[in-house]
Amino acid sequence: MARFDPSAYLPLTPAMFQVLVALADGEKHGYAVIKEVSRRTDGKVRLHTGTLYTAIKRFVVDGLVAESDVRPDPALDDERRRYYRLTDRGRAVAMAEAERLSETVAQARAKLTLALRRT
Amino acid sequence: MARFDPSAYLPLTPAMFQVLVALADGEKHGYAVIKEVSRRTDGKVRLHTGTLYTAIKRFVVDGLVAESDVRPDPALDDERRRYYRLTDRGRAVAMAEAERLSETVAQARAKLTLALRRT
DNA sequence: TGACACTATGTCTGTTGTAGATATAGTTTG
DNA sequence: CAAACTATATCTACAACAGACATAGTGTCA
Repeated sequence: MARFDPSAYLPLTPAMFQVLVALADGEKHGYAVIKEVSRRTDGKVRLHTGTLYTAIKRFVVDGLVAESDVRPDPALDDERRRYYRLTDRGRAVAMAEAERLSETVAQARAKLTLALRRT
Repeated sequence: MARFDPSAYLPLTPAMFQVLVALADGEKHGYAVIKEVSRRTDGKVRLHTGTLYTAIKRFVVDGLVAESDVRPDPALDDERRRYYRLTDRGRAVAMAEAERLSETVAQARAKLTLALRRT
């Protein structure tokens, strides 16, 4: 198989990136992703259902996310839920995007700081 | 005057952010912004003219960028150019966005690393 | 000197991603 | 038992952006 190049998938939109990050520490169902992102960003980033379910559908097609058939303990489960997990590809893409953003921030800080020194 | 809150202007779109960052270390004309961003990102980020001139127009209206009437040495100038500089507001917004992105990256790395440790 | 690439600003159109609304329905809690 | 919450999903409208188009001046080099 041709080696998959995560950088070819970049840049991710901010919303897409948040979805992958939400799934990074364990599989979740859609609604849980929305809540996790909202909680983690203090309500600043609110994924809407239209955005979320459309994004997940695309990620599954592209092989970055896979639907899981493992159901948790029925006592904690909800039949309506559909669980998703990050694939190796999805993880690689998320990491590459994090690095890319990190570089952008470093450049921005350097330029903004440079200007301050000149004042 | 009511104190301006940069965070109310966030998040910036990636393209908008790049425009402000490009102007951070000194005033430039539009075409120079396009070239600077392309050069700084190794050609990965290419602002198109539609994006750039629309963004600058909005920034001027919103007071984040101002058109400069200072012309450089005629020998280095080109009459067609229109020079723009970052205002204090624009600088504050760019800095706030950099901090916001930095926080996003930190969270992403934490979650992606957490998952690796579990393996 | 004529062609071609590059510089420079700007508008327009089509595509894409996202917000927000709507739909549907099961679950929890007071 | 009503109201709020959970959960998935689709649809429409809008905003940002890519890319094309328009226009024109500048530099290069054969």
